[in-house]
Parts: sequence; structure tokens; C-alpha cells
Amino acid sequence: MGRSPCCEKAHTNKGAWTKEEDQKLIAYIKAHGEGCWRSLPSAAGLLRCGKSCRLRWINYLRPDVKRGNFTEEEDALIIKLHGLLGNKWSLIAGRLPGRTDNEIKNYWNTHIKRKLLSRGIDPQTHRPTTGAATLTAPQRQGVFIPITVPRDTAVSDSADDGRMSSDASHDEDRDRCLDLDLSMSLLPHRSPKQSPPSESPTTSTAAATPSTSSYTGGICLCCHLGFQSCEACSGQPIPNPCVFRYFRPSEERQGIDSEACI
DNA sequence: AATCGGGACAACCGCATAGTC
DNA sequence: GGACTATGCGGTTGTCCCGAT
Repeated sequence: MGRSPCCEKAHTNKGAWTKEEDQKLIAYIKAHGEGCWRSLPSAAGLLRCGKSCRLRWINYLRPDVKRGNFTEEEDALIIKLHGLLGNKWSLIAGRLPGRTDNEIKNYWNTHIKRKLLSRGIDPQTHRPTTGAATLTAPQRQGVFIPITVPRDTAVSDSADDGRMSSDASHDEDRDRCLDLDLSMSLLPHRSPKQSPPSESPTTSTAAATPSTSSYTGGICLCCHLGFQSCEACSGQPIPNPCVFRYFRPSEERQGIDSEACI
């Protein structure tokens, strides 16, 4: 099991990053780009492990990281995506340009959890804690999102990795979703030809460009959620409106050409 | 003014997985 | 095919800040 050797190195700093360390990291990545985190610390003159550098860059130093409060739209999107994906923070972050998984995770744990609880919604199951009869108007309008996953196409494949599928509570989640009628697929949303030049690591990550071979149409999840300028479909309605498409950005990076239904 | 408690957030840790040899 | 390495992800912890007492 791959415990990074770099993390076992003695003489590595821990704790908060100093301005000097930040500057070194920024300067190095500006000059050499991202990648090879293992060798980066020594090359950049940092007494940190590669993991630590990567985290610092991704969560804090990257120029396209959006700082500041979450908007109501972001709030709603996070809640909806969490209802669909569970604690898949990186996937959720992929739909919120400029936001990092760590940031969203923290925001969820500190703000949204409480917000949902105060509305009588269980943040893990997205179900009313005291039964459906107590559903409030906001819940009916979208905070509480029922999801249907057909048994044969359920979350399992891509969106649900081994860890999740081995989780008993998740099986329960899946079961509770079966009375709903929302099928979503992890599909390419833009053919490679249409893919815009990537202006930044984050945006290029968010705009996945996997193969389109199996793409048959549907509605982009972002559009369904109310985003007008979705990269996935450029706001264009997609034929076959009974299907909602969710595009997982990480597929591009990993070269996965799969279509998975959520 | 001091201190206590809770919230917010940055960072770390352990594990999973993909890639390489 | 197996061992090893690098990277990514999610959970957890540590620390700082701010408001209440």
C-alpha cells in the first residue's frame, strides 16, 4: 500500500505555510508547471513533502482558486450534488469552478450541515429527519432532492467507487432512491474538437472532454440545476429531455471513456 | 479585561488506485 | 502478474479567531 516515501522523510516542515514557502512554491510552479510533486520540494528548495506542496497549491495558491463566501447558487448546487453523489467532494468541486474539494468539504461540515439540520433535513440522507409530512417549502423547492436510480444502472460504476459501495449506509442510500425517476449519466459533454483551450488547470479539469461515442442526448445537470452558462452544453437544450447528464471532470484526466449512470 | 467555548479553516494522515518497471 | 511508486481523495485534527459570559 503506497505510503509516500516522501512523507517519511525526516526534516520536513509541518504545520502552517510561511510566506517564504508560498513564494518558493509559486515561483517554482510558475517556472516549471505542475507535476512531479515528489521531486518538487527539493527542486523548489522547500522542506515539505510533495503531498503537502500539492495540497497547498491546489487549495490555496493556485491563481484560479476562488476565495470568499459561497453564493446561494453555489450553496444550492452543493446540496443537490451532495444528494446525488454523497461525500464525493472532488466531483462536487469539479462542478464549482474555482472551488476546491477541501473548501467544499469544510463548508459542508461547518455551514450546510447545520443549515439542513435546522430545516429538519438529515444532511447525510437528504431526507426529512422527522418524516416527509414535515417537509417545508424550501425543502420541496429543491433543498430536499429525491433521486431515482434505476437498479440496473445505479450509482455503482464510476460515481460510486469501491469505498462507497462497500459502505452499508450507502447501500441504504441507494435503496431509498429507488422510488425516484431521475437517471443521469456520466457522459462527455463536449466533443474533443469543441473543447476550448484550457486556460487554467481548474477550468480544464471542469470541462471534461471524454469520448462522445456513446452520447445520445439529455439535459446537462448544470442546466437542470439552473446554471445558464454551463460549459457542458453551452446552454443548448439536448434532445431526449427525460435524461439528465452529469459530466464527471475527472474522467478526462484519467482517460476514462465510460458512461456511468447516477 | 480575562477566559472560555464554539466556529471556521488550513493542513495532515491514512488509504485507494493508477501507473510503471 | 506482482512489487513498488506517485498521486488523489476523504476523514480527521490542530489552531486561530471571535463572540459570549
